[in-house]
Amino acid sequence: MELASKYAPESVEGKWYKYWLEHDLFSSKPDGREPYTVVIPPPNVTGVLHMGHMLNETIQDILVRRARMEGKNACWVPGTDHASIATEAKVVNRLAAQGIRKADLTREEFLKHAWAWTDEHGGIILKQLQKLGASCDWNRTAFTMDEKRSESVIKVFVDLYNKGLIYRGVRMVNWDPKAKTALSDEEVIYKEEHSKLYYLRYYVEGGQIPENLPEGCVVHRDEKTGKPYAVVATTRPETIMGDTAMCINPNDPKNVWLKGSKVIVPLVGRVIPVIEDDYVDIEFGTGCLKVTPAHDVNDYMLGEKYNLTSIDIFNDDGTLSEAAGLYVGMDRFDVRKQIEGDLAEAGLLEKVEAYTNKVGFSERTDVPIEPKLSMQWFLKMKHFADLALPPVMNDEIKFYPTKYKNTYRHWLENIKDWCISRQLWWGHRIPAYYLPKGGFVVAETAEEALRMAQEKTGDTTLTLNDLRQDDDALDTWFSSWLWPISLFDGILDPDNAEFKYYYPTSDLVTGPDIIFFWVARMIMAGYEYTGKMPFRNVYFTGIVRDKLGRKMSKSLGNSPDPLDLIQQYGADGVRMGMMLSAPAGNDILFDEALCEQGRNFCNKIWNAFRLVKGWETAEAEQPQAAKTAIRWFDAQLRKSAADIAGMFKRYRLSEALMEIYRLFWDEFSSWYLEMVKPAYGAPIDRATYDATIAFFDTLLKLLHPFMPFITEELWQHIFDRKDGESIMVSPMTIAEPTAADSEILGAMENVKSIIAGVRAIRNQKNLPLKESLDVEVLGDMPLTDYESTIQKMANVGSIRRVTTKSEGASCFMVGTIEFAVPLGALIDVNAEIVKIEGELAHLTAFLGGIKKKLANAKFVANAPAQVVELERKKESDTESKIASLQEALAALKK
RNA sequence: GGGCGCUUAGCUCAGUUGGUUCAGAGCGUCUGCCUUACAAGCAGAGGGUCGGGGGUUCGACUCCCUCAGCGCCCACCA
Repeated sequence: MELASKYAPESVEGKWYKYWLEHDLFSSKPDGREPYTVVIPPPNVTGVLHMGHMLNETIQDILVRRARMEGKNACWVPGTDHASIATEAKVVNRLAAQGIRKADLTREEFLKHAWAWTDEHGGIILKQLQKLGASCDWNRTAFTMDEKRSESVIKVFVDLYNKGLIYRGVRMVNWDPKAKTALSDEEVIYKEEHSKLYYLRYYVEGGQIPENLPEGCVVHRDEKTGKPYAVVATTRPETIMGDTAMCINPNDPKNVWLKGSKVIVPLVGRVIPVIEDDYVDIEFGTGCLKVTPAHDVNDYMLGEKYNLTSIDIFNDDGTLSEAAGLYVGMDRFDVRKQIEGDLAEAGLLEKVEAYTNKVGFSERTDVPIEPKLSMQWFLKMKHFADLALPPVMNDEIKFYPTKYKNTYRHWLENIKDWCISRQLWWGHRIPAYYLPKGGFVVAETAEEALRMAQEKTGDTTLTLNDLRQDDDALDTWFSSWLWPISLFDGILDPDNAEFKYYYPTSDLVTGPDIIFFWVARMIMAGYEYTGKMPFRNVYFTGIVRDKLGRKMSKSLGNSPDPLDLIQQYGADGVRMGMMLSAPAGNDILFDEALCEQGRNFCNKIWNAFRLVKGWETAEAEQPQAAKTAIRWFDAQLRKSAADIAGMFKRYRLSEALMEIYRLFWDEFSSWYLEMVKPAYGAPIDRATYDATIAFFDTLLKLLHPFMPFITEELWQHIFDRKDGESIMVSPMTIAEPTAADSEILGAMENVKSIIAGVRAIRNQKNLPLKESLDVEVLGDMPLTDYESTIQKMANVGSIRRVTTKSEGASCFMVGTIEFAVPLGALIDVNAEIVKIEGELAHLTAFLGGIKKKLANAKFVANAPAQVVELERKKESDTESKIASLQEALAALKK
């Protein structure tokens, strides 16, 4: 045999991927078949493949390949995302390394650098996907900032503005001082932080306090001067320069004495009013809250309510502004350190306590968010929530697993407007144009804007130069939410044939972490712009963790490089490793050992192929064992295929793979092939050979979606194939199981048990395989067709039906029938007795339970007849087993 | 603080409307084998009473309550 005993993926994978590409097997065009459409969750254009992608893309590829083989017109559209903040940050860093500051560049210059970076790094990740075997239609590769997608975004913006769903206004937003941009609520990640709670003294102006204070007042007085003061607890002493009020709860007895007075902001010296609002928690701290309307969301609300002035003490980069008056130019966290000392020195710091609180961080730059008042663009979300909630709740769009329906509902029911503007250059520029004398127009093009501006102002002398386009870009997700539509040009040209054919798409595979960012918003855009769902099913994958359950991350260094894994175990091995550990919706604990298992499976398949390919055929009569084996495996294949189809319907992909794994390894290799295998060097009859090859062919097809490369390699070799043929596009047609099938399967289960019984005895007694054994059957089990199978598989000589078994026989039971293997002098009577007594004890207890049940009148009366009948069958079966064993025991003890 | 989910063999997980001899799978473990496709293999074996407690029921891994532990999402307590 010239074939190596190990499968060598490296010499196979590249070859077939090239073949698929050359024969254009991934591409899809509308035709009469049922479409099956998947759009890839576009990875960041400058990203590299990580384990999360691996999982995601493997699942998509499995679904797509399976659909294709089921005869659907499968179309998997790849593409990348411009990832506004992430990419801009990378470009800024790269420029910084070259000594270039973004601030010194014009928008156009910066974008030139950004495109250069994109062209340089863009699409690497798509090449990596090819290594994995992804069967995307590469001709359709798109980018969220390519022409079609960009135009779609702008058109949608204008449309929503015209519908009154987009507005511009000053609001408190999440400010990222590093990226110097606003963020949406979803881009803020709250983390617990060990910080401090500072208690600051706010002296009462005038030093006067009311007379006749009621019970329960807590008045603080200076140790030396006796001047009264209030104590405010804060985690952010650096914001006191922005204080414009102090707030107490009107129902707080401790602080009633402060009502109507004014207090002095420490260090700053500003006099601010004491206001009252029951927002303040009496129990927290001292019950006194400093109010900084410019830098806290709640304080902002108080400020609005009581008409307080707002002092913005921060610059965009998080340093203190001129407005602060103190510490100008210093970073906010440096100020916090320094102000603690300064307050203490001035005798204004009462105490400091350790405190744990939640701080919002920017998802992208990981710096603490600064709540900031600024002018931004917003999308009204109530309308979209109303659109997107029902179809998911009533399962028009199905979520797998369903638990995410709850998460989804909760978010939509509490939705807030979406801040869609970003102070970034890399992205889709907001198509709003400001007029020289105030006001603005929103239009798809500058020319259109000019026309509108002239109309609006009545000034026909206005030129393009008089208009100033908004500097901001749109949130990345404002383009991603159109992805399933814009990929088929459904925004710009909603009547085009492709869009009508491929949309709505079939399955979306993505992580639950972007359910709000992306999934929900795509559903919104889908209904708004097409009146239809964007996809029928959403399969949420888990998060990839290491085997200790830790999230994979660069900093922990626990994330293997997918390409290294592929090199080590082969793409098929890695795909299998991923899938074995990936139950839908649960996090997956990735362990390289699973890739090893995948690689081993490849070897198993490979070696089964070597065996079959090594057979010489000859004109010979087909042995009974082979006939039986073929009949049985045929049935087995139909049953497994039906089970697997069911698992696919429910997106139980790892279970489907496991079923194929067992089918191939246990049923096909260990049982079927051993049953039909000719003696060493002997030829095999034609009929058996043909049947075996046909089985192999079907098994490869079942397996192909999971392991595309090895299956193609072997499929091409089991028959002579024509150029251009591929397992990828060969139809998977397996008949439904029949009633006769289950009969055969049942009979074969018994036969397997008999074989296993004989083998177990052989094992216990350490009898060599070469030594043939006899089997005696005590009872009635139809075995005619199976005798030769038993003889072959367990090296059995004669199979005799007897009423009394030989002396010195070891026995076992299959169902209610006893089997005996005469061992003559080799029998160990005591061991045999122990074995039988153990079984008897177990069966007796089992029988006791059944009898108790049947003696229960209520059970017999209430349980369905079927169940009672079954219980009686159990009873009689068990009694018969016990009788046989007792007989056997008596014979041994004689 | 609110919501959701999880807890079944050493590990990772199945167990569909409560009832088939149902307590399962893969991996790992143990025993014996280099048997002429495969030692990255073959044959066989052991292993859990289904997180704790209570309840409903003729019958509970499955339904209800409760406690404990874990995880996730959401939330403006400084």
